[in-house]
Amino acid sequence: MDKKKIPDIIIGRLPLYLRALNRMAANGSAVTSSKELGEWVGISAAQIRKDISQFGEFGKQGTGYNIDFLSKKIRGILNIDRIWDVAIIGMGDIGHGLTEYQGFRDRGFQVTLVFDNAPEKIGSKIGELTVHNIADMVDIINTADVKIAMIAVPANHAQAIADELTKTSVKAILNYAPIRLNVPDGVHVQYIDPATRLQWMTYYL
Amino acid sequence: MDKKKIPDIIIGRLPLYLRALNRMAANGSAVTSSKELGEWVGISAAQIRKDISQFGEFGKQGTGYNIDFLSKKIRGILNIDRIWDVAIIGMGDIGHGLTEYQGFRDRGFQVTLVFDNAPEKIGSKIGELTVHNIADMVDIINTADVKIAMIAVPANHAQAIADELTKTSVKAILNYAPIRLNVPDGVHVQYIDPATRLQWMTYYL
DNA sequence: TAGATTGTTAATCGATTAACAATC
DNA sequence: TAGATTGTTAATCGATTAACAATC
Repeated sequence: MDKKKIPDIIIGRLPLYLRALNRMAANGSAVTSSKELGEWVGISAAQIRKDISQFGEFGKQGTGYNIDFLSKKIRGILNIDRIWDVAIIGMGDIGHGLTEYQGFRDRGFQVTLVFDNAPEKIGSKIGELTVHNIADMVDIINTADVKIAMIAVPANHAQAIADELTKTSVKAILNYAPIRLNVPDGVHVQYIDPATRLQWMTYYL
Repeated sequence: MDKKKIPDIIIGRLPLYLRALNRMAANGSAVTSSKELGEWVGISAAQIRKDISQFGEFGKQGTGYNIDFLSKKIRGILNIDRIWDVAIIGMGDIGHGLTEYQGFRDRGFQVTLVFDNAPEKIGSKIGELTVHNIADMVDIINTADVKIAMIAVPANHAQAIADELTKTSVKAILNYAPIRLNVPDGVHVQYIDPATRLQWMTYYL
């Protein structure tokens, strides 16, 4: 029982708090309050305080939260007080864009392995990285002991890739294919599907 | 009162149901049940039935749901029984990838306008599309009467772009910049931030 | 008819909000 | 000290699940 069971939905909000705190720090602020932070992320002050208090007493009555301190605490909680290696499978437009994306670096991630199965892509370079053959994926990922992967292959291949990944060190998958993945317990999956998000909004148009 | 107020969270699940239904149809199925659909999307059968029943009685006791029929109904509810034009602002890696992304076409969307502010990009071609100057964005979008935009500019410019967009016909924004946008009532925003999703999962690693 | 599955109601569960004593 | 804001408890709100009559 070294870790109290925290609701998943609270964990999901921590990255948003962190994002806002980083921005406040960049603006030169040193201290914030649950009220201000709530306005930044669009969440009530009460909920901000309740969420944060799950992990300790990081604020001070009367003054609020020290931004650097809280930021450091949240990074520790989320295990991003380090740099995680990431593998990307599928070098189409999405995979290529993710490989070049500069937004990962200062948020705890670096892409170190990229894969495709197209003969004309295998062996080519994307920035510093060489595109590897998906056929060699399991071995290469295991050797590198990479824990995080992003799937950017067509929907009809995504489950097969996920199945392969479960034979590796990968324990967190960010899936860009518009399909739900079945994975064993202990492997975490998050989904990104822009069309789904757009369809959500068209209801209100 | 022509439209009963449906919880937003239910609306957000409809695109997932639709995605699964399309896939089932592609597999040659004609009929499904709340149980089967639930397994496809990872949601309980009871919830599937409850969600769908908000909009009408689309199933039959004993047999379940006709896939084509339900699919058509959901497309109607979500207003994607048509093709929506989409504008993309920012032609960096993300914007470029989204412009080329083939996954929008058969899900109700087509990218028709793209913008950047870099002189070397303005006037260049991406596929069929010419990159327009962000300075001309308000006029061009209004003339085309585009209702949906995706923001793919750096975080520190995203709010300014959103402010400009609120002067246009755009009423739905999909924001790829890692920052919350303030927009007036009646403008809808959804967020996509892969780093945030990854940070969510590292908690469990 | 017998079996299956819906639509819906009531019960349960969990998350959010309001309120306030503690205290910086 | 007076004002501000936390951490936490209790109240409220909303979402999910269980159960089952209706019926295909």
